[in-house]
Amino acid sequence: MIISELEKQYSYIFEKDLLIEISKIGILKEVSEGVELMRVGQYIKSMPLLLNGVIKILRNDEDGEELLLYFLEKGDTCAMTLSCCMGDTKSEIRAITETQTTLIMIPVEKMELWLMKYKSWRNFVLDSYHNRLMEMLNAIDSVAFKKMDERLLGYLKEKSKVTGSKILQATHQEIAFDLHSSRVVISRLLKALEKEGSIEISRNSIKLLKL
DNA sequence: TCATTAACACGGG
DNA sequence: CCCGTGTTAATGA
Repeated sequence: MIISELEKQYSYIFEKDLLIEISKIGILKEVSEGVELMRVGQYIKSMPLLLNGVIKILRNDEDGEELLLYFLEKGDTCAMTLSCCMGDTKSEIRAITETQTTLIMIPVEKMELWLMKYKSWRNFVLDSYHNRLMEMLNAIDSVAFKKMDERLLGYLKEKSKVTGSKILQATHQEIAFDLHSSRVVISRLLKALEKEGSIEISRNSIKLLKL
């Protein structure tokens, strides 16, 4: 049953032998919403392949202040795991499931072996690095050059995109944490967006109308 | 000028 | 009552 799920997402990326190896060695895991998969300072001993769901990747500063870096979707893997496993260093980021998530855990030893053995695996890992780097640049641009209202709009769009829903489950406080801002500002900006007709606010949820 | 912090009132579950 | 929300006043960058 692992293999059918696996083929849905990865059959176009990996060669057959690799798919079979993954299905034999990988451990299928169901994780519910809001679970912390990775903490700052933690050593990682296996890497996740996402089959379903969304994972939120956050950066923490010294005081425990947070900032959303990007979301991981199906077909993605965690780039931080890759460098952590190989360099045997600690995680620099925090990962929390945004929705219920299905993933396959692969032991580190295998992923190193496969780098030499399978071309498709090598490409996948390099692609993954590239994608995460691009998303990181977006996050930096956002913080450095954009005002909070633009960032909020981008956040809402991104969240809508990854969850595949126009209705977002979130409190103003949670949004404020993700964007590293305060609830007062988020409340005010959301109110303004509602007034201009872009969204509809209700308790614990936001509905995107036109964007 | 605009964000943050603290404080308070409102109201729905 | 508790919690999310809307607002305001004070302060600072």
